This record gives sequence, C-alpha cells and structure tokens, in this order.
Amino acid sequence: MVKKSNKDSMISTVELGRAIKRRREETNMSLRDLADKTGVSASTLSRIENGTGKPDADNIARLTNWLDVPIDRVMKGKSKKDTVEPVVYYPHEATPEIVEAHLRADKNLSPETAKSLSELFRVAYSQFSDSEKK
Amino acid sequence: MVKKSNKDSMISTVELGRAIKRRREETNMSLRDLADKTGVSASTLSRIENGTGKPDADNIARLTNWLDVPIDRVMKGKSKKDTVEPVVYYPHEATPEIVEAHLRADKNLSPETAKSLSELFRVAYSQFSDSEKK
DNA sequence: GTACTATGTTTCACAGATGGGACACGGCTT
DNA sequence: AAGCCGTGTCCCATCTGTGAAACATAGTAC
Repeated sequence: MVKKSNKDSMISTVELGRAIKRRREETNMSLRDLADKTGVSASTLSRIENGTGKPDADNIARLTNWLDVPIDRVMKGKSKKDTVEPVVYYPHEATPEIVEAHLRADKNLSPETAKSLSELFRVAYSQFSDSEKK
Repeated sequence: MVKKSNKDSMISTVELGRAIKRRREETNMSLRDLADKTGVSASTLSRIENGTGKPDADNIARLTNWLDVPIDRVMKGKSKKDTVEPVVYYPHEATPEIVEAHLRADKNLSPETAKSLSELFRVAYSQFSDSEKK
C-alpha cells in the first residue's frame, strides 16, 4: 500500500519555484510580465516562487513549457532507473538575440549601453558555445 | 499574451484516462486494486478514467509513474520557441575603448558598474581576439 | 428465492489552488 | 515635500479536485 502523507509529494515544487524565479530575474521580467507571457497570474507565480503550496497541472505545464525543461524534471516519476535526479536545472537558453531583446527593452539602459552589453554577451556566448562544441 | 480559456488546457486528461483504464483491465485489476497500488483513491481513478475533471499534479505523477510513461506524453508542452520575439541584430564596432566610453557616458550606471562592465568586456574581448588569430 | 461479495459510480464535506484586487514598499519625477 | 508608477505580497471569494462512504448493479453461493 502506498502511503500518501502530504510529505512525500511526487512533485518538487520548491525547485520549480526557484528555477522560475531565477530565470525570470535573469531575463529581467516582473511577475506581471511573466503572468502575461505564461498565463499564470502574478499572485500564483509569487506563491510558486516562494514554494507556497503546489501548482496545479496546468500551471506546471505552462511554466515548464516556458522554462523549456522536461516536466519529468519536476515530477519525479522515476520510470526506469533510480537516477537520483538532482533538481531542476536549466541550460542557458539565452541566445544573443534574446539577451539583446531584453537589454533593448530595459528602459534604464541607454541604447549605447544596451548595445555594448549585447556585444559583450555575444562575444562571451561565442566563446562558450565554441568550447561546448567538443 | 497567452490566453487562458478553460478550453485549451495544457494537459490531455482523456488520453491518460484511457491509458489507465486499458492497462488496468489488461492486468485484471479493479479500481480499488489500482488505488492500493498507486495511492490514488478509487473514486478519483473512476473520474480520471472517464475523463471527468483534471487530476492534480501528484496524481498525474503517480499514474504516469505506474504506467511507466514519460509525463511529457500527457502534458503537451510544445517546447518550441515560438515566443521569441524577432530582433534585428546589428553588429557594430565594439572595441574595449568604445564600449568603455559608452558605459562611462551612461548616467544610469554608477561609475563602479561602468568600470566593472568595461573590465568584463575587455577580458572577453581579449579572449575572443585570441581565439580569432588561431 | 435470499444473502453476500465485488465492482464501478456518485454523493458529500473538505482542503487547497487560483486570480483579481488591495496593500505596502521603494524608486523616480516634479 | 508630494505624487506617481512598478513590483512583490497578501487577502478573500470562488472554483475544483480529492477521498471516504454510500450507492447501484451484477454475479455467485447458499
């Protein structure tokens, strides 16, 4: 018989919340920005990021979709081997194009600064992806 | 902005229900048997198999775990990057001197920040040009 | 026939997740 | 100073999934 104490929840919500928050701050989005983008309300996002309660299936789907991570990373349904999966990690999907979009959207940065930072990231990015490629 | 009419749910519950029912009948298990095995109550199982309502995250995890199928099979998250706003990228001459000038001229940046960023760019730039000259 | 059991369904009260709105705080601008 | 705007959090009414128990039905044994 499978016990079902509230403790052994099958989903690791805290990790999800941390991942969301990190990605959100990395891309300089507000909770309401993310809410518009994902369809999850700001209040719910706040709760999730702080690990309060468990999001329902739809919101998990929406958020993992936005994060572009497999849901299995969040729902520990160890189907095959007991890979003690770490947690939600998320590869930087920050392409130079995305970064530049964010920089240019930042009202606190002058166009010149935004441009310079874009350039900077592009240089670093090319370095990174080069070293990645074998 | 992502609309959120209750219709376009991110999870396809009906398929999950069908799969559960099929597998359960294949193995000649009653709802209560499955309930004992998975931790999901018989009543909830009945609802899921009949496609009534949407199971919460925990139950989805338990059932997909029992089915031994990846959850992504149930949660249809098109992980495509159709949300990336198109951006025109215009490269420009980004020497450390020019970048630094821009940063220092930006009155929205503290001198320390400008300096740090200049430094950062110089490091990345030197590495980049090093790898350029093979 | 009457019991009894097994199975799926439905009822019901409850716990909790959700989203809109209000709130407090901080940063800017005037 | 005051006002305004953005941000995160919290409150609260509403909605929804859940599980135990009651229910309906069918089959089986007596």
